[in-house]
Amino acid sequence: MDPWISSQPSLSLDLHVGLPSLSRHQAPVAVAMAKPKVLVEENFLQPLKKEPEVAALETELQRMSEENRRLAETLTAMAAKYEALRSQYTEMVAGATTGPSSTSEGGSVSPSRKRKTSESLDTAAAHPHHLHGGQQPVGGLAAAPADQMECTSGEPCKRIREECKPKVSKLYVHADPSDLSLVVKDGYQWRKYGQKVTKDNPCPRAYFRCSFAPACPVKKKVQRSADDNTILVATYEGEHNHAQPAPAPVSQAHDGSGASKNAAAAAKPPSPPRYAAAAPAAPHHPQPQLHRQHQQQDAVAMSVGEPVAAAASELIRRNLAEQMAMTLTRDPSFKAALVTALSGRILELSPTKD
DNA sequence: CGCTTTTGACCTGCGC
DNA sequence: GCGCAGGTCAAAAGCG
Repeated sequence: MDPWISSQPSLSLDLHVGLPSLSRHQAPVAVAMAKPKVLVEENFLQPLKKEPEVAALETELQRMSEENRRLAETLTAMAAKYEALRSQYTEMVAGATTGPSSTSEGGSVSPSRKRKTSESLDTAAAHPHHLHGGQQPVGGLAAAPADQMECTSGEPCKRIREECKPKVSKLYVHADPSDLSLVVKDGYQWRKYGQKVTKDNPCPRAYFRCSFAPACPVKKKVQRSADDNTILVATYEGEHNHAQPAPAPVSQAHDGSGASKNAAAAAKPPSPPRYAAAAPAAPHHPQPQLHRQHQQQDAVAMSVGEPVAAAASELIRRNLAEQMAMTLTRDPSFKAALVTALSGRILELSPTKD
């Protein structure tokens, strides 16, 4: 086995689809990603031309390259469609926010909720979901401003409420089954405000609110998977209206939630949680490992222009990468995962217009 | 003392 | 209208 392969911490694929919004930092990587097949076709097979398998390999390689090109075209088309949809959505949101806005002063809060009637406006702002399940449009977040419109009539309000629910994403985290705490370390500070045993799952569900910013509308529900109790399912609702808190020292590397015995127990495993899956619809959710891998891969891409002595092993690496890509692209489950990862990546790369 | 978790009660939405 | 289930509140207790 090539020692280079065994020395790699992961095989993270920092994919780029050639969006026009690539930053200067990312541009060299995109170029490097666009070039490999040419490099392999022109250089790698030169010394092997006399081998009998070369012809077969070459045709296979051409087929791969063709498939690669088609996939790239598909991705480009997807990115274009995504941009079009995104601009449409932005226009819709802008149109909704410029319209007449009804706030909590409108008296739309149910009068039957006696606790609510004694609450101040500050509290209402801190719990915007009580206002017809909407999301507070704070800090440039315009995820669901439309649900605050037309709430005087019952039916349209209900429909809008359903369509404009706060952005929901799920995170699956592998957890020690012996660890009974429902703590998912994601870099933010959470305050637990409730726990409930639900009907479909014997494991209790914990409810968290972001405690870093008082008015942050994000909520989190954490529950063990009914099928596999080693998996914690964290459901995030809304988006943070503040930056991620600075990483805590190692001795306090827990959920950021206070100094309770549960939090202390949650801090026990020093290794970061294994993110089994993450919905791409939550760009504000931290992925520190991912970012580190991107930086590493960028560094690798920058060091491509090495002396000739490294060129041979470089070509072997590229060939291996091509073979891996070919094998992986034949796997339908990988393709599905790739689509998910790419859609998330596209979200990260696309320019933010809000 | 301030902050957090715990936990029973309360509220709301939904299906029948 | 009623009952159920999910979500939230808030007082009490624990912890550093």
